[in-house]
Amino acid sequence: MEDKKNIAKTYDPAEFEDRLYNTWVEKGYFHAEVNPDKKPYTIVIPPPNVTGQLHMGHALDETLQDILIRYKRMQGYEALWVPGTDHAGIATQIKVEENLRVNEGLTRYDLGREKFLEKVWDWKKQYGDRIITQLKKIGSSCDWDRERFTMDEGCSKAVREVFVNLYNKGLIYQGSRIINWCPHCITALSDAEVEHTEQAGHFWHIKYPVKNSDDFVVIATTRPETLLGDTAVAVNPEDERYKDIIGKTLILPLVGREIPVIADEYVDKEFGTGCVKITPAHDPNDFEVGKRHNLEQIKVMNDDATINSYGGKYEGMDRYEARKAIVKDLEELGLLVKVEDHSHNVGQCYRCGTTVEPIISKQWFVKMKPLAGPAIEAVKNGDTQFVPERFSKTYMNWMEGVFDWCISRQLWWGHRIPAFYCDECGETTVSKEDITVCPKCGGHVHQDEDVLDTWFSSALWPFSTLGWPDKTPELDYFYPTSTLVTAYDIIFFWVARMIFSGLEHTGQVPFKRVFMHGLVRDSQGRKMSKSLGNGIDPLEIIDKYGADALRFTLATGNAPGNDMRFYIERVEAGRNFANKIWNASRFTMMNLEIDENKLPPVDELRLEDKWIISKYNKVVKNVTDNLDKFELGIALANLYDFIWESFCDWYIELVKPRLFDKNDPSGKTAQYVLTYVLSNTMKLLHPFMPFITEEIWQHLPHEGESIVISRFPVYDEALVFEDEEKAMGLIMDAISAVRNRRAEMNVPPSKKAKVIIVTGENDTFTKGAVFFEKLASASEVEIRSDRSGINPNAVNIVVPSAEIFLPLDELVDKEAELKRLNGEKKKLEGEIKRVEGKLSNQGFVSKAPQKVVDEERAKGVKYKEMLEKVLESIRAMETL
RNA sequence: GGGAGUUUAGCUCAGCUGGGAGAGCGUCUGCCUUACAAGCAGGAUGUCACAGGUUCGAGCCCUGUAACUCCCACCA
Repeated sequence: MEDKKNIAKTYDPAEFEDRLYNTWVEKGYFHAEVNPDKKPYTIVIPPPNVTGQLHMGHALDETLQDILIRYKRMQGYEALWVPGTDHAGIATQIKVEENLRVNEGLTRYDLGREKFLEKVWDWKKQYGDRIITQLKKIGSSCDWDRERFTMDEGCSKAVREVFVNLYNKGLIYQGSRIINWCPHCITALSDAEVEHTEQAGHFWHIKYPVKNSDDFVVIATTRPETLLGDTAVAVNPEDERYKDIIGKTLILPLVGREIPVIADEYVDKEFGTGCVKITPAHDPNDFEVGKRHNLEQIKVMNDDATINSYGGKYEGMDRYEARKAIVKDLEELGLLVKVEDHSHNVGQCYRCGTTVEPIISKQWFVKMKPLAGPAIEAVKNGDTQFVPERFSKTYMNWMEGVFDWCISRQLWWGHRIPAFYCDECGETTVSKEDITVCPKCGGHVHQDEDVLDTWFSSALWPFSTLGWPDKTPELDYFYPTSTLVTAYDIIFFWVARMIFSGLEHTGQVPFKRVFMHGLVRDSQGRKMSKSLGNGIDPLEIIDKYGADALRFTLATGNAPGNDMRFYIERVEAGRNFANKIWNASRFTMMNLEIDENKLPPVDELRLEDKWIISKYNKVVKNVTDNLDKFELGIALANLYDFIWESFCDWYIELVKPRLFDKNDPSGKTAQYVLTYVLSNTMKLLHPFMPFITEEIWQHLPHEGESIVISRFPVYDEALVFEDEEKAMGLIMDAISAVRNRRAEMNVPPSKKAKVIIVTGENDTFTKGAVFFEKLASASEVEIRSDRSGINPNAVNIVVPSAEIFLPLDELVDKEAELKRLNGEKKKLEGEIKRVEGKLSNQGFVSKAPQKVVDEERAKGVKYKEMLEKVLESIRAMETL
């Protein structure tokens, strides 16, 4: 927009988006620091996976947080996007690890730890910069200091601090339990990392012979290969069928081990055969049963789910091969009674999809009950609020039923567990500092090979990134943070864990609000994913339509917390909106002779000026209120309507005659009003569409160096003009009605006609007369207070407060006109009947609010007036 | 098995604490009106899933039903 005379006719974001972003960064507008003169506003969002590819979900995160940040900054807050980048490999680790494995065929066992990490660091370096560049394209205003925290420095310190503190309080323990084991990734998984899917399987019914007898019991199982690890068969103590057999000894088929029949409440009499084989080392329920009955735990599988030496002849086989072989052998022995089809839930690794094997294993756990209590309380009493509120139920549900959290992972990418084992005395030492000798016996120690669950360090994100455990000024100022912006699918992994960690380690909630959004789906409602190949690259969208258009799409058209389908048509709508703004601005600038932005004195303002200013002012209120409620979509829709309808379709058109008439001094007033309303509207829109608003604002008369650091408009009671709004409403209705009639009669705009307005609102319509010429194709406008002498054959239009005649005699078909008038009559009569019905209802009149009743009465009066006019026209026409 | 969500125009979705059903896209008609055809003006299209209930009044609140979605859960 360098030259006002030569502004591009079409909006082209490529022209200015990069340039503006670079300027903002250079000027340091995004920088946030401890500033006692201002109030902090801090936002936490999930960092993008450092996989080099920005996906639509993150574009959504980023857009929403950026809208809030920009808004708050314009309100004078010191607004911070929680710094740090690396997330300590946190969410990213998964992708990194997966990628290396898939692309380069690496596993934990192929490379040593050092080599492995080297690879990862290379990889991260390569993609780290790229992701930042990509974020800029969204228009992100975060001051992203990616060097600030890395896995080996700040974050590690916090992680160790937390681990040791929890350990010392007895909230972290090491124990053997059944955990979810991924035989492909060769690591333990937390409950949250397991996805359950319904799968068709079989139910094998197998005979277990009773020792020294011809008797047998039949058990039913879905996993016959675990038979190798059975150490008992259980029945329900109440089950009459099996009363006699309790305490007897069975011979485990194929293995020959003697196992007892035990009684346990856990067994459901109705399910299967009522006899359950108990495999304490390979099933969580069986594990518990085993503990109650002191059963031996026999682990029959290796880490990669092949059968180990306890499996006898099946040793070395994969679990599914072993299953086949075992079933076959049982069949040959006549011990297989039957096979039923059975569908059941199978747990799968959410990373690689491999069926998870429950395995007994020694792992580190966090004791959850003591941590969950305060975390539940914090949400109950509102210290942390979910937006929308319903997500607090999801949170509560999980928190109240939470099990201990398995935090050790047998990966090499992550924070290594700070536990050291003595090679001499076996003592376990947990330490913030690395140690080399055992504090107890002085023997040599080695550190635990395992690393922590990524979410263990993610849980510390809101405060570890601010310098905790040190008492930094940043921590003091920015913590607790204001708002977390994230998708609902991450409540358990991340949100819940940040809340209890924050409370435990800092004594405060990590954030006051959790603003949850939904998932971005493709146009068919499917989750976008790499494997489906239905992902849409935000960068391609930006290249084609601009960042503002994409942001518009992501911020509008859906309610908070609901999923959104991504349609390219919606991006086009956003782009069209930008183009509309562009051209409205172009029009304004082409007609601008002023070089300051100020509101003219009220007494110089015309009717339409007051109308648009009043409308604008109400938009300020609406946008502010809705942004404060996190109703970003409503705020933006309101701006959209105001800009497109009120400002472009009406105000600009209304003001054209004044602007174009060089002899009309009020043209200047219009220029001021155009400038004032447009530039302030750009401020309102800036959080949503930062680039186009800055570009336009810069080229309008303005104060200050950038819209980014300008003040957000404030609602001003003095700028509400109710009377003018009403008056303009009447005029606009009348104009619309004339257009409507003309369209119905197929009168082209080029055919002008005289407009005669009969009204009691003489003053209003006199002011509005000029508008009819331009907007209602009027050749001239006559305003009068009675209809005497008007050709009864003229086209007649009845609107509230006025009756309008168009002397288009030659175009009028008397029959059709009468028909239309009678239709009009019928409609009005219907309305009157409805209103009177309501008003004659005692219940309504006495119980409804006075305001509603009054409104109904006013409507009744209005409709009756209009009916009178219509009747009069009908009479006039009939007497022709 | 538990919990949550959805059901509104042809499509995708809004509809805030109950007071005459909305948007975008699509569609139809007419317009290149000197900011914009990525546009302007006008039109059509809804038993607000179903059945009860509360209320003067229900898309909205209550109860139940149906269909679809998602999350959680250790029934072998």
